[in-house]
Amino acid sequence: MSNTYNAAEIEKSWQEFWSENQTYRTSNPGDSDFDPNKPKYYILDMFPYPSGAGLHVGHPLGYIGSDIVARRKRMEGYNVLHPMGFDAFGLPAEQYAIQTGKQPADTTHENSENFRRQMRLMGLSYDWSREISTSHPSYYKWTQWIFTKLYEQGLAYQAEVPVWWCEELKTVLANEEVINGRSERGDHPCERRPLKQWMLKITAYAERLIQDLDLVDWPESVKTMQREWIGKSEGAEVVFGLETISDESLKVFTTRPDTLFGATFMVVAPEHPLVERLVTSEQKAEVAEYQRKAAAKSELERTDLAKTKSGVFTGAYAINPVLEGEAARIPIYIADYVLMGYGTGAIMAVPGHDERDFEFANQYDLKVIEVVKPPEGIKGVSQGTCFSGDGTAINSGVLDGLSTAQAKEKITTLLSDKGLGHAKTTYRLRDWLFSRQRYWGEPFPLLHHEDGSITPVDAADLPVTLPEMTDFTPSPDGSAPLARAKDWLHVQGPDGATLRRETDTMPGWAGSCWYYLRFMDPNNSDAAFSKEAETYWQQVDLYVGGVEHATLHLLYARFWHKVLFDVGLVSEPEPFKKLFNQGLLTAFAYKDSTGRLIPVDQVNLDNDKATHKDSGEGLTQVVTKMSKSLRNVVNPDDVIAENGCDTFRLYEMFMGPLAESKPWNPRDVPGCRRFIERLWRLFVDQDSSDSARKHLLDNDRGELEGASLELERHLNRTLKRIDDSFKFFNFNTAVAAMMSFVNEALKAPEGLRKDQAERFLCALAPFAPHIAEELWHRLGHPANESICHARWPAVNEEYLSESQINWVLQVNGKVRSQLQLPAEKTKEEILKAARGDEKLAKHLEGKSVVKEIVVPGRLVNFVVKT
RNA sequence: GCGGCAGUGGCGGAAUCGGUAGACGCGCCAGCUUGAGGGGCUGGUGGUAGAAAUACUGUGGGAGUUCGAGUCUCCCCUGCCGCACCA
Repeated sequence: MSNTYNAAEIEKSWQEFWSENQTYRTSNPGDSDFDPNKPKYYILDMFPYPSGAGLHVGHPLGYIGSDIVARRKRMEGYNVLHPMGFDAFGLPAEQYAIQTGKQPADTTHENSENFRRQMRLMGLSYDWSREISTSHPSYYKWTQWIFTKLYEQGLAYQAEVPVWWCEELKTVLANEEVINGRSERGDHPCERRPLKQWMLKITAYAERLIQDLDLVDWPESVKTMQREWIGKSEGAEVVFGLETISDESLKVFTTRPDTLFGATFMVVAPEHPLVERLVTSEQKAEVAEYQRKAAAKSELERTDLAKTKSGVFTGAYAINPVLEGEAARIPIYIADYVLMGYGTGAIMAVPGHDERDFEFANQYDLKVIEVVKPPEGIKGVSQGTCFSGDGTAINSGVLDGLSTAQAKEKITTLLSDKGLGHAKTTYRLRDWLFSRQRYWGEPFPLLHHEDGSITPVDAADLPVTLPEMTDFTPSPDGSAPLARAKDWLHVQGPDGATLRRETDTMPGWAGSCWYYLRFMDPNNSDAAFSKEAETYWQQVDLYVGGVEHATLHLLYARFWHKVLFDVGLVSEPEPFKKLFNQGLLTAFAYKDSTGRLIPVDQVNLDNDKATHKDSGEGLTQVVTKMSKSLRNVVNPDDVIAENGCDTFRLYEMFMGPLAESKPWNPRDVPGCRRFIERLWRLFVDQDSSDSARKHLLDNDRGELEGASLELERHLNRTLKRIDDSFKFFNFNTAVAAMMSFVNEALKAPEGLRKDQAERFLCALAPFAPHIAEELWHRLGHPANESICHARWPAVNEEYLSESQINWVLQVNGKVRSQLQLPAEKTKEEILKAARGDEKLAKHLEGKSVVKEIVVPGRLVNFVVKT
């Protein structure tokens, strides 16, 4: 047995040990080693897309954090489900394959292999027997099966709607995948095109997707993002008559029906179907021109030009249902600030109380009527400004004098009674565009009949396997590549008729909508997951991942889960009980005086001053995202090769709270390495051949006293701080506490007892599992026993307090002196001792003490007057 | 523009309830170790003044509450994230 610390050797041997002994295997109900008395804990990382670049140092931040929790839970006696897999279908995987000239199935396989290798190197305690890949037929068979459930529920439909099209990617994209008119992946421009596509009716779940956020323990920021994305508005639909068309009316949605008396004009979206009938012959040319321009504008232009409103009069008039005579006759405009996709695509414009309408009215010199009087001290229409807040109704007939809330209610009732409107709730959420004209995705399990009807593929015939294609690139015209797979395309129906397969594929998000359920029973070939497994695991207790999925994956998965809940396949209404977002890992970069960023390999960092290697110019340090061009991307493989995995894990946690974004600093890593080495020296004498220091091998050493007693106190405080760090995932404080303990123990090494050493190792084990396991065995634990299943050390409250308390003596809140006294002194004794303190006396001289404040266990403050 | 989060040494960051600001680590400085260049150990290290004791000052800025504020309240500044004509 070598007695020098060799990270590579130790880590390799224990990783092999864990693998051979299946230390992290989780048993399911029905397994021979299943223990029904253990509570369950399901802790899941957002599984990665296996990119060609491999993991960088940012991925493991969350993985290590969740691994620490999983390891602790295991030691606390939970049956812990902690699986990992790969989100392998989708656009990036396909693009990578095209770039490398390979098959996506092959690149995905290679990349997953690399990811798995890297994750093993990090000592992550996954149960690899449960690994899944969304692009494997044994998995997507069930993705297709779940799709047929959605289809049967009427939640999947085909429609020709204006959808986002990305010319660069040659595909359609979902609303959630387009940010400010550009693709979320690759940042390419996108445009609206009317195309026939498969849609999922996520809007049917809008209300529950909002309501059930109350059931989960998620960051408030993510809940807010989802609520805003779903965008619930309560108001009323109001029906306006038309002057020239008697068989039609103009329906609008408004959140402010109380301002109906102030509606002085109407605006409809340029695409509104009624425009054609409304427009008068005089206005026809101008309207057509505006419509053409609006259609040609990209979404980006349309929103960019938000500052100035534009529009055109249709020549037509609507009738305000609550006004009389000429006042009721209000002009109808078309303008692109009204969107066809929201509400009814038409609005009643109340310029006095809506900023946008106010702007439009000013632009085109339209009438403004004040119908809401603002509260005292706030400017309103009479002061020449628009007031959109709540106030008191005026100039509104029967509503006059009512508060905004009362007026809303009254007018809605009145309109309902007359059949001119009703209360209505509108959502911004659109149905989910679910089809892609791409190769690398789940084929839809649907068959088209000659008569145009569609039937889902029989469950028995699933999966519909993705055909192998040598050329799988997207078609230039946007049609599906699968349409070119001639041998695959057609199947014989039972009646001999030829059926055509659906050639669209599902988007990359499909597989991740239910993978957490598959992990519960990953090798089941008869079902997506067994009832028994699902009943046991229920839902994910802790879900760890990046915040970037707030309105994508997390919304989609909740939707699917609710559908499965409704058909009785799952027992919880929500999939993820607690969500935790780890922060982003950034890096240092360096800027010269012109503000240009200098790649780190051109920077000298001597004496803590950054200078340019060539010019010698002084540079300033800034924090940026890791990027290839700045050469500040850190590869975990390198860090582990140089320092070992335990150091790597400790550093990742030591950097700061898990939720926070923080920069990776290569210069800080050795600090954690030194801690590991100090720890090693505390346990192992390099000059001896013993497995561990002699006094640690000897268990029974009598009473706790002297150094041992002091270490016992320090150890319990350390254990307490480690415990506390799990609450907010600020493991940096846990590592700091462990460092502090080791420093202390090294000052009196003979004082450390075996039982103390063991408890410390157990608390360390989730953080630095390899060295903990090694030292555990060096202390004499049998070869087949792992520290991974040792008991998590309890905090003994008795030893939390210090024997001596350092009392701080203040005068008027300023620290003037300190006093060491035993903890058990009474208030009177403390005060007496404090008054007798020489240093303090100097500050009290010639002054009268007005008040004496004693904070138990902390300080004494004398309030004085001169 | 609206909403959310944050601002603490040269750097990453500590600081249950309002109670010693700067734990722990990096860096830096000094000394020791001479297997004398990147190792280890010991000590120091917010700023200003001082040989020192010590004093003053200090958590983005300003006001307030309090015996006492990094922490609570109000206003402002800066940064990051989300939303952005959603009627």
